[in-house]
Amino acid sequence: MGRKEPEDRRGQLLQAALASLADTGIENFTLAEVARRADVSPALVVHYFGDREKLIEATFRQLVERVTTLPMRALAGGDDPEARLRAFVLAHLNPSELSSEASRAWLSFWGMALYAPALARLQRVHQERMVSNLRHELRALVVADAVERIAETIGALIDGFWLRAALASAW
Amino acid sequence: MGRKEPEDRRGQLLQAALASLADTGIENFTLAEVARRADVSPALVVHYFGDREKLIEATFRQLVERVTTLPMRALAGGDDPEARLRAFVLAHLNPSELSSEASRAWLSFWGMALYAPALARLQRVHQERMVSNLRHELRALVVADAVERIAETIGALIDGFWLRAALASAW
DNA sequence: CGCTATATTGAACGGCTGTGCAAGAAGGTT
DNA sequence: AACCTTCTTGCACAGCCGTTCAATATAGCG
Repeated sequence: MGRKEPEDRRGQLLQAALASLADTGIENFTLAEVARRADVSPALVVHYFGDREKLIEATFRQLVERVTTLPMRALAGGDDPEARLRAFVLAHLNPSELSSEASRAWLSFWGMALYAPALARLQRVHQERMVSNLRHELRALVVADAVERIAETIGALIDGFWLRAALASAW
Repeated sequence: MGRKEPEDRRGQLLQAALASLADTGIENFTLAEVARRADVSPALVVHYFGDREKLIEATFRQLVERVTTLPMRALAGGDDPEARLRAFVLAHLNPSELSSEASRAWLSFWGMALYAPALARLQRVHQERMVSNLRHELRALVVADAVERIAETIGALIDGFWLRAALASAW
């Protein structure tokens, strides 16, 4: 026993965790399963994450980051507000993300956020940031009164399509 | 032991199951918990439903029925297509349903549908029926080419708001 | 009243889970 | 070489889970 190479164990455990979540669901998300996927003993997972709950939290934190990357990049370029808005929305609907592990794992995320305060906070921040970005772009495009409602509607619409894309992979 | 009164045991078990699902989530959905809520032994739950999986299935079937009732009623009355469409959409967004057990349990439904074929079928039928109803009303309101896209968009929008309403109860 | 079908339970089971602990292996540092 | 820290494991354990089974009580029917 002992260490081998300086691999990024934490990172590859998170990757295994996300994969496990995406293709067996939260109900079969166990330390043993994650460990098996990473070809490692369950005790090691505890060593790195403390306990199951913290592993789940870390997994979802990673998931949020991964999903956020593209839309944020879309928001950076260009000086046309409408183009930026379009790019932002489309980045959320990017098929390669929509059909990936991410969208399927995300369903579990939603399902757990109701019962784990830490996940609820994570989810709320993510959603709030998205709507806030929408608001910002919309201010240059529509009358002030409409900004809030439109931002929230677009937000809901994005989540709705995201949801349906994830569900469609079950058919 | 033995029977007491001719209560609708199956019905009250389903009610307990839905309540348990809504306020502890799928992860803590156990036969023991459902039995406890109905003040009954776990073995009795098995007696009525066979096994945990079938109980879950029956619970979600009941949930779908419950959620479907109002929108269907809205579709029945009136002869103005636009009014019917509005009523249909609003029925889905009915606050008393949106903030109920139903919406919270529904998150678990979505989360499990990916991994349980029976639930996937249930979900698909439900969604297909909703979009189909939307299409039907839209045919009288917009040009034919637009029907499909609008129906699917409204569908996604409804699910999006439904989702956000459920999540909001965690804040 | 006896018979049968249904309702209901307690007890027992094997299985899997998350976690704790002690110990060993290996790299880094002095 | 000695030491410390980190990585990694096997093992053990208590706890809960879903499910089975035999036993008992009740209701309805003949």
